[in-house]
This record gives sequence, C-alpha cells and structure tokens, in this order.
Amino acid sequence: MFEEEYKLEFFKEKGYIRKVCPSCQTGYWTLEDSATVCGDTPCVEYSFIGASPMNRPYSLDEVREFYLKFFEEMGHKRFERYPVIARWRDDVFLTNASIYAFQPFVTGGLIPPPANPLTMSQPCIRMSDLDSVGKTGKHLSSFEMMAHHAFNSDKEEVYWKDKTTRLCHELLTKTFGVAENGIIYKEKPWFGGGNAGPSLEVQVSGLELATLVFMNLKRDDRGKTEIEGELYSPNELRIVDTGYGLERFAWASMATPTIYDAIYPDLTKELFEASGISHELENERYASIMAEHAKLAGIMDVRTDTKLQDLRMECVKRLGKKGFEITIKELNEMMAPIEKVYAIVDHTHTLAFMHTDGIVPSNTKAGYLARLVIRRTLRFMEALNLEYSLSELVLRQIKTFDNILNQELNDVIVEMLDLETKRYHETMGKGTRLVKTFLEKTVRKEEIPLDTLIDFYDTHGIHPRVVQTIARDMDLNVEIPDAFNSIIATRHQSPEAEKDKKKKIYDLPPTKLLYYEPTDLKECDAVVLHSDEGKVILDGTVFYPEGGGQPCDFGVISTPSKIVNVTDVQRYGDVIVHTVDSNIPKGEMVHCSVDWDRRMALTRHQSGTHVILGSARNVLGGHVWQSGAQKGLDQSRVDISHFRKIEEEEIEKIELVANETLLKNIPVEKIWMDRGEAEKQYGFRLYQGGVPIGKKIRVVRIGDFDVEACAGTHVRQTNELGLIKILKTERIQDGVERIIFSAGMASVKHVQKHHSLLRESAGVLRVFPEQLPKTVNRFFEEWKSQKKQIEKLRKHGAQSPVQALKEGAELAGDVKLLSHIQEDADKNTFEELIAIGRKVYDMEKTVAILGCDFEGGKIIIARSKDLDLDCAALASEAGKLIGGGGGGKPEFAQAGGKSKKDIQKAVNELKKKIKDLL
RNA sequence: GGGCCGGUAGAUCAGUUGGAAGAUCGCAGGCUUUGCAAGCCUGAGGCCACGGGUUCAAAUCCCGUCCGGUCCA
Repeated sequence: MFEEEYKLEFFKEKGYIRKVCPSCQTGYWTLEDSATVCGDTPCVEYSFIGASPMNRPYSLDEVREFYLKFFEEMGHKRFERYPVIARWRDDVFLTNASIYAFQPFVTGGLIPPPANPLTMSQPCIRMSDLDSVGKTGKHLSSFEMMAHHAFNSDKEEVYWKDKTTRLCHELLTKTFGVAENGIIYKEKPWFGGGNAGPSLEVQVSGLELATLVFMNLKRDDRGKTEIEGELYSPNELRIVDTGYGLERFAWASMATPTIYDAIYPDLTKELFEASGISHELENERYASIMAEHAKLAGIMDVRTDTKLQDLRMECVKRLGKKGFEITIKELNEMMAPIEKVYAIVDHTHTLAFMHTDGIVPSNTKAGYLARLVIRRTLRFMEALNLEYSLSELVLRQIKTFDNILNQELNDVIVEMLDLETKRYHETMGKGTRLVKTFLEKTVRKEEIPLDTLIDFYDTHGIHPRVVQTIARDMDLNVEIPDAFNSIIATRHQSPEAEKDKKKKIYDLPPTKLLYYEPTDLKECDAVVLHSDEGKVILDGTVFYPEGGGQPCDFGVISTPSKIVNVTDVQRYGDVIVHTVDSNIPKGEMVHCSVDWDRRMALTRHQSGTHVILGSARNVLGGHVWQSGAQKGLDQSRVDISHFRKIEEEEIEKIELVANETLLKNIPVEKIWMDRGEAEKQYGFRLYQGGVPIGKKIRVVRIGDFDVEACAGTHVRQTNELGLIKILKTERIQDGVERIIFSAGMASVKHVQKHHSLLRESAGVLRVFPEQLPKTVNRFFEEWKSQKKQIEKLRKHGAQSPVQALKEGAELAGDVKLLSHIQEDADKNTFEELIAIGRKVYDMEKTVAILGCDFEGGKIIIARSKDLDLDCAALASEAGKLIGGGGGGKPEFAQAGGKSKKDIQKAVNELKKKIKDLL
C-alpha cells in the first residue's frame, strides 16, 4: 500500500534500496545490499544491548535538549508540552501522543497551528501496555514523545515526506552519531482516529526509534482509498506527525539490558537493594542472563503466563548454549522480583506525571485510571515487602524530573497518595475477611463458584488471585478460570450509546449576540428572519441561550399587534432560536425584553461559580478543577476535584474567601481572545467548564483570582453578587465534591429561611436558638433513658401478672392453660404481654393465650419448652378469625387482625383447639 | 456517565419464608491470682442510616433520599 508514496528523492540520493522482508512481507529501505530482513522485531533481535549504536551515552535530559535544539536550528519553534490529562478534549482522558495537543481544532483546520513547523517533547501515558511493563524490558506506561510537526495546506507549504526523512536522518547521524548504514526505514501505512496516510518506521539495531507519519487522508464514505475496509479521501491539511521515543534514544545510547535501567538508574538500583536483589550488571553471568532475556522479550509476546513461560524456556536453552547453566525454575524465581521492581519504577513515574498535572484518584474517568496504577503499584510493593510508602516513591520521581514536572502540588500529592494507600489497605482488609468468612462457610471448600469470584471482584474489588492467596493460607486450592478477564469484560459491555440527535441546521446569518455588551442591556429591537411552529430567529437578540450550565433567559417579544412569551432559547451553531407561545410572522419588526430578575439571578450565580471555584482552589489547593456545574435561580452547584470530603472549617473558609473577594469589588473582565494566545497566557486553567469551540474564546477574568473561558453572562464587578452562601457540600464520586451555594438575593432568602427554622425549633422547646444543640441533646438522652427504664420495669413487672394468670388457669389434662384478654391496650401493654409470654417458655407444661385490643386485635400464643405444639400454626388460624394473619416460632407466635370484637371468640376457639391437640 | 453491593452496639459482622434485636472483640465492675497474662461471672452500650408505602405486624418487602464501597468506559 502507498508504494509510490515512499519513492523519496532522499533515498535515491543516498543510494537506498527497497527490499521486502521475507518474514513480515513489508517493504523497507536500506543502504546494505546484504540486508535480508526488515530490521524490526520480531524479524530481528536487538543488537544494541551491550553495543550502543550511538556516539556516547545520553541521559534523558540530554536527549531531549539535543533533540529540541537540533530542530530549533532547523527552523522549528520550540513548543511547550501539554498536560498528560487531556482536558481540552472530551473523547479521551489521557494524552497518548504529541499530536493530541493539536486535535481536534488544529488538525480539523478550525484554528491555525500555534507555530509552523514546531518541535516539542510531549509526555504521554498509555494504559494499554500496563500488563507488559516490567516483563518485556521495553514497555513503559509513561514516556515522552519527541516530535516535529508541520502543517501543510494549499495556502502554506512547509515540508513533506522528503525533508522530514532528511531531518530525521541528519538528527540520527550527526547529533547522535548513528552509522548511516545502521538505519533502516520501514514502510508502514498508518491509520487512526479518522485519519490515515503513509508512514516510515525508523529502525536502528532492531529498535524502532521513531515513526514518521504523513497524515494526508481522512475518513470519507465517498473516498477512493481503502484501508482496512474503511474509505478515505485526501484531507485539506497534510500533517507531518512524527514521534521519537525519548526513552528509547537514551536506552539505545546506554545499551543496558532493559529500558528501565537506562532511564531510572538510581531508583531502580535502590529498590533492587531494598528488595534484596543483587542487580550486578557487571557480573558477566547475570548480565548475560538479563541481556538474553531482554532480547527474547523484545521479539516474543509475553502477555499471558503461558507465553511468558515459552520465553523463559527459550532463554534457558540459549543460555545453555552460551555456557551459562540455569533451570527454568531458577530463572523464574530470579526474574519475578526483578519485573516487579521495574514495574514499580515505571508506575511511580506515571503517577508523578498524572498527579503533578492535577489528576485526583477517583472511581471514575481519568481518576480511576490513576487508582488502577496506584493499586497495581501497591500490590507489587507488598509482594516485595518494600519498606517505602508509595507517596515517598512518587515524590522521588517528581523531584527527579523537576525540570519538566510542576512541583507546586507536592504536599497535596503526598497526602492524597497516603490516603489512597490507606483506602487500599482498608478495601483489602474488608475483602480478606469477606473471603475468609465465605470459605469457612462453604462446604466444598476447593470449589468457589464462578459467580462468587466475579462478585468478589466486580463488587468488592478483590481479584481472584487475592482469593487464591487467602485460600492458600487456609490450605485450600482455588482455581481461576482462564477466561476470567473476558467474563468481566463482557459483563460490562453496554449497548452502544445513542448517536446524538442531529441538531437542526438553519441556513441563516449568525445571530448578533447583544447580551454580552453592555452587560445591563435589557431590551432590543430586531427583525424576524425566520418563524415556524413557535420557533423564532432574529437578526440579533438580548436573550441568552441555554449553555455552559446556565439556563436560558425568559421574557417577551412584542410586535405592533401582540406580545408573546419566550419560553426557551437555544443555540444552533451561530444561530439562536427562541421558542415562543404564539406565532410571529417573518419580516416583522419586534421588540425584545428580557425578564431581568431572572437574568440577574442567573448572572450572579454564573459569576458566583467562578468566585467559589477560585476560593476552593485557594483554600484546598491547586488540584481543584471544576468538573461540572449547573446554575439556577435559588441556588447553583459546582463540582470540583478534591480527594476527600471537604471539612466544615474548610467550607467556612471557602465562604469567607469568596465573600472577601466580593467586598474587594474586583472588576470582572470579559475579553475575546485568540485561542492559542489565551492558552499561552493563562494555560489550561482556562478550560474549567469544558472546551469551547472556535478560533476565538471568551476569557472571563476576576483579577488574579480566577480566569476561565466562559460564554455565560457575568456581572461587572464582584460586589454585584451581594452575598455568597455555601448551602451544603456532598460527595458525588470519589474525588469529586459538589458545592451548592447561592448568590445575591437568593442567599438572603436562604439565611432567612434558616433563621426561621431555628426560631421555630427553639420555640417548640421554649428555649433560645443558641441553646438548641444543648437542649435537643438533653431531650434525646432523656428519651433514651426513659425508654430503657420502661423496658426494665416491664421485665420485672411481668412477674406478678404471671402469678395471677397461673391462679386462674384451666387444666387440659396435665397441661395448664392460661388465658387473658387485656382491654384498652396501648403499645406498652402489648409489649408487656409479650414479656409475659416470654416467661412461659421456662415453665412446666403450660400454654398461654394472651389477647389485647392494641391496633385492632392481637393474640400471643406461647408454650413451655416441654410441650410439642406448633404455636405458629395456631396463630395463623387465629389471625384469620380476627381479620388478619399470624405466625412466628413453634414456641412463641403472634396473631393480629382488624376486628377486635372477635378476640374473645378467637381465644375460645384456640382453647378448644389446644385441648383437642393435647 | 453506567452497572453491582452495602449501611444493625465503640470495632468486625450474624439476623433463614415479614411475627421475641444477636455473636465476637473491645469497654466497666466483680471473682480467681503475690502481681501480670489468662480464665470465670455480671453489666453498660442499638431512632436496625433517613423519609414514605404495603401489612393486623417491617431491621427484613417496595419506592425515594443520604452516606460508603467496587467495577467498567
């Protein structure tokens, strides 16, 4: 595919020849006549381990700096990295590649690139390879993708395939000293995310150091190019999307057996020592084993245990040939802890990136991915018995990478991770008890039903392997089905989300937005451009359409002949549509008038949201981001990321800071800015309330307190908000707290309402509101102790009525038959009867029938333990007689019903029946 | 955003088909012991998360709310 695309002038000039790999059938370009395979794993093995193809070892910082400098010298603008959490996108959680920074706005042609061409080193996180990390020696869950990008269009031609390849070639040979004939360019059509194009993979010593992608196609059902069953057509933008593996450069230059030894040398070494592993790469035997294992891991799939064992077998064989005897058992035992150390080092680095960019662990979204990594790491640490805390290790990584990581959140991160560690142990403790209880109860202990295993994991977070470990401690064996993971996966497969209803597109000029400036414009004149079924479109409007969590304006539109109510206002693209309760003809001149009380209430809550967010960030820390908001008339809510419940004092403090800000009377500036310019000036903090679309964005700034991209309506100065009152906070999810607050008159009303609640409650108890807590507590305590007193009296008091009953007993053979009917009974009397009934159990040959008229009618039937009589059955029958039912235990039962007049009859019936039975 | 599970004594949890609110640990007092540990006895400690509904009767069944856990995207 794309064969013609790869015939570059550069290859011709250099004397590159095209060959086809007999092993994987792909085309590749090489200077070596003798080359037989494509140069990529699995067709060849790494040849750089112990033999660097570069001119000297490079540290990560050196690789990055040499790289960026090279491209700067070649006319590229150095571009700052984006966060690893992709807040500017709603289709992904994490930044996966450097190009993510430019999607979708730049790649979609909506806004121009911030610089062209540009170069950057973008940290990326990929969760997909998590299982391979540590085992293969090359997989990382976080890495930096160095890149140079060029965006070509009909208007601007920067450079394309030929120059891209020349640049790459020059970087490798001149800067890093790689021999020309050691570089192989492999053809590899690329596609993903709705785009496609040819690409070249750059191979050095069996390692793919870079991929040069030439994105020039887009998905199009009418397109002529077919890739993997999808049709593509040429894109207006031709994008040079390159990716160079920063860590791989360092690895190749250092020629260590694994990538982890190259990029995390200090922490790796320290953890090996702490786990009692002697990681002596100077030791020939050890180094050979590691190197051989790494080479094989590079070409073999190790995702399952079986496959990993295949690799180990092969490794044992090869080592034998080289004169190093080792058994597979020895090799397994040797590698298991080593892999864990590598994984820990990698994972803590990933967490360092996640948390410094503001991810808070959670049970949803990106936070959940962080929790996954945290728990994996904790498991590995436990297995190695490391006496480190997770927070300590992550902090170490943050400090090691201080030239690219933000150090401001360090304290918060430590607290957050310590809390996560605590939570993990709690969950595990709970889980262990649960599993133990289950295993003790189960009869056939070696068989745990699959459903139970699934329940343990899905509901309680206990992995089957943990169940297995617990079972082993109890000398039991538990089998885990191979298909366990896929079973879990299918359980969670949900039907595909409904496609968004297509919004109606109106072919009309953009509506002029008159609601922004001046902020107090309440009315306007307009012309009706479109009118149909109660939907009206004007040339301009003061009505704010629903958006950004702010409900739309209400009001009236008047024509010379009538006045209609506006009941809904929505935005469709650049056009604003008003829903009205009576039709207005097209072409009419109208006058719009907004319900100003409503608008002001909403506006105050809109600005209030920004103030609350600023105060929350102020009080709680820089990890606080908005994760949702809804404005209302009486109250509004804003959801923020935070790792624990907000404490009462913190709420008070947030409220104080917010109101101080109001009193300072800070101007609320609204500026339309170029997107790139705004991002550069204020960073990603802008995107608190989601990502606006378009070249220009509206930046709302409250002094140094808060800056956000926001399309809502705002007050002019903060004092217009009046009073901000936090009404309550609640936890939406782990890591997300909701603050419900009010602003303006709504706050005053809330304060008044609370005041009257207090006054009313205090009035009932006839005390002052200040004494309420004390008094309520006193009443509650008294109530409890009185309840207890009654209970006690009843127990003692049951003695004498029993005596009285005994005296009036009838005899049925040798069995005493006690009966009594209590009239005017209340709950207490009834419970007394129950207490009396209880006494019967310890008597000799006695049956008691105790009736009362509480709640209709009740009959208690009790017998002594030396009799064989089913009271429950009797109660059931007696219940029917009094219009209800009954039941209980054989020795004590109750019947109840609605008709109290039948109690006597039922009791007589019962007596007769019992006599018959005995 | 969706799914599943849970909320009972200070802690950990039982509580069968709706009919007397329990166990273990911890706590207090007593006995035993030279003292401690342990053992034995006795006792305190519960709006069974909250609000509705069904029922003669709800910790238990149904609905809603709040709180917590967990998995998935």
